[in-house]
Amino acid sequence: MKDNNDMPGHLARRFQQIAVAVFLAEVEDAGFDLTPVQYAALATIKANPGLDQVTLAGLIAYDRTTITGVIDRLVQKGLAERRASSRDRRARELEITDEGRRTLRKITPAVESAQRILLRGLSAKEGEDLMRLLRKAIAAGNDLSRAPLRDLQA
Amino acid sequence: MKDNNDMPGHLARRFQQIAVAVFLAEVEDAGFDLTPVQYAALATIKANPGLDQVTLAGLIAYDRTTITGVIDRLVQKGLAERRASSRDRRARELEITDEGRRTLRKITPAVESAQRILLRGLSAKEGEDLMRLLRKAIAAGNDLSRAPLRDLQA
DNA sequence: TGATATTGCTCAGTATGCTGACTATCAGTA
DNA sequence: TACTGATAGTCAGCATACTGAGCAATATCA
Repeated sequence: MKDNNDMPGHLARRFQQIAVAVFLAEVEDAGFDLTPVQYAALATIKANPGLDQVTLAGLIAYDRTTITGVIDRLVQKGLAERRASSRDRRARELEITDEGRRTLRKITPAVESAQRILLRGLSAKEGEDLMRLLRKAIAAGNDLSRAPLRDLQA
Repeated sequence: MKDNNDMPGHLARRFQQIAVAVFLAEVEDAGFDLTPVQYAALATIKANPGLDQVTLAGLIAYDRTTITGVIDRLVQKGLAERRASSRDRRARELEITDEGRRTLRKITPAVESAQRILLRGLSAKEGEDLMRLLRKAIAAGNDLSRAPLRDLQA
Protein backbone atom coordinates (compact mmCIF):
# COMPACT_ATOMS: atom_id res chain seq x y z
CA MET A 1 0.00 0.00 0.00
CA LYS A 2 1.61 3.19 -1.26
CA ASP A 3 1.67 5.96 1.28
CA ASN A 4 0.79 9.52 0.35
CA ASN A 5 4.34 10.47 1.19
CA ASP A 6 5.60 8.28 -1.64
CA MET A 7 3.52 10.12 -4.20
CA PRO A 8 5.32 13.06 -5.80
CA GLY A 9 1.93 14.47 -6.74
CA HIS A 10 0.86 14.63 -3.14
CA LEU A 11 4.16 16.16 -2.06
CA ALA A 12 3.73 18.75 -4.81
CA ARG A 13 0.36 19.72 -3.44
CA ARG A 14 1.62 19.99 0.14
CA PHE A 15 4.66 22.02 -0.81
CA GLN A 16 2.58 24.46 -2.83
CA GLN A 17 0.02 24.70 -0.04
CA ILE A 18 2.72 25.69 2.43
CA ALA A 19 4.35 28.06 -0.07
CA VAL A 20 1.12 30.01 -0.52
CA ALA A 21 0.43 30.15 3.21
CA VAL A 22 3.94 31.41 3.98
CA PHE A 23 3.80 33.99 1.20
CA LEU A 24 0.47 35.40 2.33
CA ALA A 25 1.56 35.53 5.95
CA GLU A 26 4.82 37.35 5.22
CA VAL A 27 3.17 39.81 2.85
CA GLU A 28 0.39 40.54 5.29
CA ASP A 29 2.91 41.09 8.09
CA ALA A 30 4.54 43.66 5.84
CA GLY A 31 1.19 45.40 5.57
CA PHE A 32 0.24 44.40 2.04
CA ASP A 33 -2.56 42.43 0.46
CA LEU A 34 -1.20 40.62 -2.59
CA THR A 35 -1.33 36.95 -3.56
CA PRO A 36 1.64 35.00 -4.97
CA VAL A 37 -0.08 34.95 -8.33
CA GLN A 38 -0.72 38.69 -8.31
CA TYR A 39 2.86 39.36 -7.25
CA ALA A 40 4.34 37.30 -10.08
CA ALA A 41 2.09 38.97 -12.62
CA LEU A 42 2.92 42.46 -11.38
CA ALA A 43 6.67 41.80 -11.30
CA THR A 44 6.51 40.43 -14.84
CA ILE A 45 4.56 43.43 -16.10
CA LYS A 46 7.17 45.70 -14.59
CA ALA A 47 9.96 43.78 -16.31
CA ASN A 48 8.15 43.77 -19.67
CA PRO A 49 6.23 47.03 -20.03
CA GLY A 50 3.47 47.04 -22.59
CA LEU A 51 3.22 43.30 -22.96
CA ASP A 52 -0.13 41.73 -23.78
CA GLN A 53 -2.05 39.27 -21.64
CA VAL A 54 -1.21 36.12 -23.56
CA THR A 55 2.49 36.90 -23.43
CA LEU A 56 2.28 37.61 -19.72
CA ALA A 57 0.45 34.33 -19.18
CA GLY A 58 3.18 32.47 -21.08
CA LEU A 59 5.98 34.06 -19.08
CA ILE A 60 4.58 32.86 -15.77
CA ALA A 61 2.71 29.77 -16.95
CA TYR A 62 -0.81 30.92 -16.16
CA ASP A 63 -3.83 29.92 -18.13
CA ARG A 64 -5.13 32.74 -20.33
CA THR A 65 -8.53 32.48 -18.69
CA THR A 66 -6.98 32.81 -15.24
CA ILE A 67 -4.92 35.87 -16.08
CA THR A 68 -8.04 37.87 -16.86
CA GLY A 69 -9.22 37.83 -13.27
CA VAL A 70 -5.72 38.36 -11.88
CA ILE A 71 -5.28 41.51 -13.95
CA ASP A 72 -8.78 42.65 -13.04
CA ARG A 73 -7.71 42.63 -9.42
CA LEU A 74 -4.38 44.34 -10.04
CA VAL A 75 -6.19 47.06 -11.95
CA GLN A 76 -8.83 47.38 -9.26
CA LYS A 77 -6.10 47.84 -6.66
CA GLY A 78 -4.53 50.53 -8.80
CA LEU A 79 -1.29 48.61 -9.31
CA ALA A 80 -1.53 48.05 -13.07
CA GLU A 81 -3.28 49.47 -16.10
CA ARG A 82 -4.87 47.76 -19.07
CA ARG A 83 -5.12 49.70 -22.30
CA ALA A 84 -6.05 48.84 -25.87
CA SER A 85 -3.16 48.12 -28.17
CA SER A 86 -2.80 50.32 -31.24
CA ARG A 87 -1.07 47.60 -33.25
CA ASP A 88 -3.59 44.88 -32.57
CA ARG A 89 -7.05 45.81 -31.53
CA ARG A 90 -7.64 42.39 -30.02
CA ALA A 91 -4.82 42.83 -27.54
CA ARG A 92 -4.50 44.76 -24.28
CA GLU A 93 -1.20 46.32 -23.33
CA LEU A 94 -0.32 46.10 -19.66
CA GLU A 95 1.57 48.71 -17.66
CA ILE A 96 2.55 48.97 -14.04
CA THR A 97 1.49 52.12 -12.21
CA ASP A 98 3.63 54.20 -9.87
CA GLU A 99 1.65 52.76 -7.04
CA GLY A 100 2.40 49.28 -8.38
CA ARG A 101 6.09 50.10 -8.54
CA ARG A 102 6.07 51.38 -4.98
CA THR A 103 4.25 48.29 -3.79
CA LEU A 104 6.68 45.96 -5.54
CA ARG A 105 9.64 47.74 -4.03
CA LYS A 106 8.30 47.68 -0.50
CA ILE A 107 7.06 44.12 -0.68
CA THR A 108 10.28 42.56 -1.89
CA PRO A 109 11.79 41.82 1.54
CA ALA A 110 8.62 39.97 2.55
CA VAL A 111 8.68 37.93 -0.65
CA GLU A 112 12.31 36.98 -0.16
CA SER A 113 11.65 36.15 3.46
CA ALA A 114 8.85 33.84 2.35
CA GLN A 115 11.22 31.95 0.04
CA ARG A 116 13.69 31.48 2.91
CA ILE A 117 11.01 30.26 5.30
CA LEU A 118 9.77 27.78 2.71
CA LEU A 119 13.21 26.15 2.70
CA ARG A 120 13.95 26.57 6.38
CA GLY A 121 14.07 22.82 6.99
CA LEU A 122 16.86 22.39 4.45
CA SER A 123 20.54 23.27 4.37
CA ALA A 124 21.71 25.72 1.74
CA LYS A 125 22.93 22.88 -0.41
CA GLU A 126 19.74 20.93 0.01
CA GLY A 127 17.73 23.98 -0.95
CA GLU A 128 19.78 24.34 -4.11
CA ASP A 129 19.35 20.66 -4.88
CA LEU A 130 15.61 20.86 -4.41
CA MET A 131 15.30 23.82 -6.75
CA ARG A 132 17.51 22.18 -9.35
CA LEU A 133 15.49 18.96 -9.29
CA LEU A 134 12.20 20.84 -9.41
CA ARG A 135 13.39 22.85 -12.40
CA LYS A 136 14.43 19.66 -14.16
CA ALA A 137 11.17 17.84 -13.50
CA ILE A 138 9.17 20.92 -14.49
CA ALA A 139 11.10 21.36 -17.72
CA ALA A 140 10.33 17.77 -18.70
CA GLY A 141 6.64 18.22 -17.94
CA ASN A 142 6.19 21.76 -19.19
CA ASP A 143 3.96 20.84 -22.10
CA LEU A 144 1.72 18.58 -20.08
CA SER A 145 -0.35 21.39 -18.63
CA ARG A 146 -2.68 23.69 -20.52
CA ALA A 147 -0.60 26.66 -19.41
CA PRO A 148 3.03 25.89 -20.27
CA LEU A 149 5.84 28.35 -19.67
CA ARG A 150 6.81 30.20 -22.85
CA ASP A 151 9.75 32.42 -23.71
CA LEU A 152 9.41 35.87 -25.08
CA GLN A 153 9.26 35.64 -28.86
CA ALA A 154 10.79 39.09 -29.20
CA MET B 1 16.70 40.79 -10.33
CA LYS B 2 15.54 37.45 -9.05
CA ASP B 3 14.07 35.23 -11.71
CA ASN B 4 10.94 33.22 -11.16
CA ASN B 5 13.02 30.11 -11.51
CA ASP B 6 14.98 31.04 -8.41
CA MET B 7 11.85 31.21 -6.30
CA PRO B 8 10.96 27.93 -4.64
CA GLY B 9 7.40 29.19 -4.29
CA HIS B 10 7.05 29.60 -8.02
CA LEU B 11 8.60 26.19 -8.68
CA ALA B 12 6.16 24.73 -6.19
CA ARG B 13 3.25 26.18 -8.10
CA ARG B 14 4.51 24.92 -11.47
CA PHE B 15 5.23 21.44 -10.18
CA GLN B 16 1.80 21.14 -8.64
CA GLN B 17 0.19 22.50 -11.81
CA ILE B 18 1.86 19.81 -13.89
CA ALA B 19 1.09 17.12 -11.32
CA VAL B 20 -2.62 17.85 -11.48
CA ALA B 21 -2.66 17.98 -15.29
CA VAL B 22 -0.84 14.64 -15.56
CA PHE B 23 -3.08 12.99 -12.99
CA LEU B 24 -6.27 14.11 -14.68
CA ALA B 25 -5.02 13.06 -18.12
CA GLU B 26 -3.97 9.58 -16.99
CA VAL B 27 -7.17 9.00 -15.06
CA GLU B 28 -9.32 10.16 -17.94
CA ASP B 29 -7.42 7.90 -20.33
CA ALA B 30 -8.29 5.04 -18.00
CA GLY B 31 -11.94 5.99 -18.34
CA PHE B 32 -12.50 7.58 -14.94
CA ASP B 33 -13.45 11.00 -13.70
CA LEU B 34 -11.70 11.61 -10.38
CA THR B 35 -9.50 14.49 -9.24
CA PRO B 36 -6.25 14.04 -7.29
CA VAL B 37 -7.97 15.42 -4.23
CA GLN B 38 -10.93 13.07 -4.57
CA TYR B 39 -8.61 10.14 -5.10
CA ALA B 40 -6.57 10.84 -1.98
CA ALA B 41 -9.71 11.26 0.09
CA LEU B 42 -11.24 8.04 -1.20
CA ALA B 43 -8.06 6.02 -0.65
CA THR B 44 -7.79 7.36 2.89
CA ILE B 45 -11.41 6.51 3.66
CA LYS B 46 -10.80 2.99 2.45
CA ALA B 47 -7.73 2.64 4.66
CA ASN B 48 -9.54 4.06 7.71
CA PRO B 49 -13.16 2.95 7.60
CA GLY B 50 -15.57 4.96 9.71
CA LEU B 51 -13.30 7.94 10.25
CA ASP B 52 -14.83 11.39 10.64
CA GLN B 53 -14.27 14.36 8.37
CA VAL B 54 -11.85 16.24 10.58
CA THR B 55 -9.65 13.18 10.95
CA LEU B 56 -9.72 12.58 7.22
CA ALA B 57 -8.78 16.20 6.59
CA GLY B 58 -5.84 15.87 8.97
CA LEU B 59 -4.56 12.69 7.34
CA ILE B 60 -4.29 14.31 3.93
CA ALA B 61 -3.76 17.94 4.99
CA TYR B 62 -6.96 19.38 3.60
CA ASP B 63 -8.78 22.28 5.12
CA ARG B 64 -11.91 21.24 6.96
CA THR B 65 -13.99 23.57 4.83
CA THR B 66 -12.60 22.05 1.64
CA ILE B 67 -13.26 18.47 2.63
CA THR B 68 -17.01 19.11 2.82
CA GLY B 69 -17.31 19.69 -0.91
CA VAL B 70 -14.91 16.89 -1.79
CA ILE B 71 -16.98 14.39 0.16
CA ASP B 72 -20.17 15.80 -1.32
CA ARG B 73 -18.84 14.89 -4.75
CA LEU B 74 -17.63 11.43 -3.70
CA VAL B 75 -21.07 10.73 -2.24
CA GLN B 76 -22.80 12.07 -5.31
CA LYS B 77 -20.72 9.76 -7.49
CA GLY B 78 -21.69 6.84 -5.29
CA LEU B 79 -18.12 6.15 -4.20
CA ALA B 80 -18.48 6.98 -0.50
CA GLU B 81 -21.15 7.28 2.16
CA ARG B 82 -21.63 9.80 4.92
CA ARG B 83 -23.56 8.73 7.99
CA ALA B 84 -24.22 10.18 11.40
CA SER B 85 -21.95 8.94 14.15
CA SER B 86 -23.58 7.24 17.10
CA ARG B 87 -20.78 8.22 19.47
CA ASP B 88 -20.73 11.91 18.62
CA ARG B 89 -23.75 13.43 17.02
CA ARG B 90 -21.69 16.30 15.59
CA ALA B 91 -19.54 13.93 13.56
CA ARG B 92 -20.12 12.07 10.29
CA GLU B 93 -18.61 8.65 9.78
CA LEU B 94 -17.28 8.01 6.30
CA GLU B 95 -17.34 4.68 4.47
CA ILE B 96 -16.27 3.61 1.04
CA THR B 97 -18.89 1.88 -1.10
CA ASP B 98 -18.36 -1.26 -3.19
CA GLU B 99 -18.42 0.96 -6.23
CA GLY B 100 -15.74 3.12 -4.61
CA ARG B 101 -13.62 0.06 -3.90
CA ARG B 102 -13.95 -1.09 -7.49
CA THR B 103 -13.04 2.34 -8.80
CA LEU B 104 -9.97 2.57 -6.56
CA ARG B 105 -8.78 -0.83 -7.71
CA LYS B 106 -9.20 -0.10 -11.39
CA ILE B 107 -7.74 3.38 -11.21
CA THR B 108 -4.52 2.47 -9.42
CA PRO B 109 -2.42 1.81 -12.54
CA ALA B 110 -3.34 5.24 -13.92
CA VAL B 111 -2.42 6.91 -10.64
CA GLU B 112 0.93 5.16 -10.53
CA SER B 113 1.56 6.02 -14.14
CA ALA B 114 0.89 9.67 -13.36
CA GLN B 115 3.53 9.62 -10.62
CA ARG B 116 6.06 8.16 -13.02
CA ILE B 117 5.30 10.70 -15.72
CA LEU B 118 5.66 13.52 -13.22
CA LEU B 119 9.25 12.43 -12.59
CA ARG B 120 10.05 11.41 -16.14
CA GLY B 121 12.74 14.07 -16.50
CA LEU B 122 14.68 12.68 -13.56
CA SER B 123 16.76 9.59 -12.98
CA ALA B 124 15.57 7.14 -10.34
CA LYS B 125 18.05 8.56 -7.87
CA GLU B 126 17.08 12.13 -8.67
CA GLY B 127 13.43 11.24 -8.19
CA GLU B 128 14.22 9.78 -4.79
CA ASP B 129 16.24 12.85 -3.86
CA LEU B 130 13.46 15.17 -4.92
CA MET B 131 10.91 13.33 -2.84
CA ARG B 132 13.21 13.22 0.16
CA LEU B 133 13.91 16.96 -0.01
CA LEU B 134 10.24 17.76 -0.50
CA ARG B 135 9.31 15.64 2.51
CA LYS B 136 11.93 17.41 4.59
CA ALA B 137 10.88 20.91 3.55
CA ILE B 138 7.22 20.02 4.05
CA ALA B 139 7.84 18.59 7.51
CA ALA B 140 9.54 21.81 8.57
CA GLY B 141 6.67 23.91 7.24
CA ASN B 142 3.79 21.66 8.20
CA ASP B 143 2.33 23.99 10.81
CA LEU B 144 2.53 27.06 8.60
CA SER B 145 -0.64 26.27 6.67
CA ARG B 146 -4.15 26.25 8.04
CA ALA B 147 -4.45 22.59 7.10
CA PRO B 148 -1.43 20.78 8.55
CA LEU B 149 -0.93 17.04 8.25
CA ARG B 150 -1.93 15.21 11.42
CA ASP B 151 -1.40 11.66 12.58
CA LEU B 152 -4.18 9.40 13.68
CA GLN B 153 -4.71 9.87 17.40
CA ALA B 154 -5.75 6.23 17.64
C1' DT C 1 -24.82 21.08 37.81
C1' DG C 2 -24.14 25.19 35.29
C1' DA C 3 -21.27 28.20 32.76
C1' DT C 4 -17.61 28.15 29.50
C1' DA C 5 -14.65 26.46 26.15
C1' DT C 6 -13.93 23.45 22.51
C1' DT C 7 -15.03 20.67 18.64
C1' DG C 8 -17.39 18.85 14.11
C1' DC C 9 -19.45 20.59 10.44
C1' DT C 10 -21.46 23.88 7.25
C1' DC C 11 -21.94 28.16 4.72
C1' DA C 12 -20.86 32.70 2.38
C1' DG C 13 -17.37 34.99 0.12
C1' DT C 14 -12.93 35.39 -2.47
C1' DA C 15 -9.02 33.75 -5.46
C1' DT C 16 -6.86 30.54 -8.28
C1' DG C 17 -6.98 27.05 -12.29
C1' DC C 18 -9.08 24.63 -15.60
C1' DT C 19 -12.58 23.20 -19.89
C1' DG C 20 -15.15 24.71 -23.46
C1' DA C 21 -17.51 28.15 -26.02
C1' DC C 22 -17.87 32.64 -28.00
C1' DT C 23 -16.69 37.35 -30.16
C1' DA C 24 -13.65 40.32 -32.42
C1' DT C 25 -9.77 40.73 -34.98
C1' DC C 26 -5.87 39.55 -37.68
C1' DA C 27 -3.12 36.94 -41.19
C1' DG C 28 -2.54 34.20 -45.14
C1' DT C 29 -4.16 32.71 -49.41
C1' DA C 30 -6.93 31.51 -53.40
C1' DT D 1 -10.74 40.89 -52.21
C1' DA D 2 -13.38 37.11 -50.15
C1' DC D 3 -12.52 33.00 -47.50
C1' DT D 4 -10.28 30.38 -44.01
C1' DG D 5 -7.80 29.61 -40.08
C1' DA D 6 -5.49 31.33 -36.17
C1' DT D 7 -5.19 34.48 -32.27
C1' DA D 8 -6.51 37.80 -28.03
C1' DG D 9 -9.60 38.16 -24.78
C1' DT D 10 -13.82 37.14 -22.16
C1' DC D 11 -17.38 34.37 -20.03
C1' DA D 12 -19.93 30.46 -17.76
C1' DG D 13 -19.26 26.55 -15.12
C1' DC D 14 -16.79 23.44 -12.01
C1' DA D 15 -13.26 22.07 -8.39
C1' DT D 16 -9.94 23.19 -5.10
C1' DA D 17 -8.24 26.27 -1.01
C1' DC D 18 -8.78 29.52 2.22
C1' DT D 19 -11.00 33.30 5.84
C1' DG D 20 -14.31 34.05 8.94
C1' DA D 21 -18.74 33.27 10.95
C1' DG D 22 -22.17 30.44 12.83
C1' DC D 23 -24.80 26.25 14.75
C1' DA D 24 -25.14 22.15 17.34
C1' DA D 25 -23.10 19.07 20.37
C1' DT D 26 -19.59 17.70 23.58
C1' DA D 27 -16.03 18.43 27.18
C1' DT D 28 -14.29 20.67 31.09
C1' DC D 29 -14.17 22.58 35.33
C1' DA D 30 -15.52 25.72 39.07
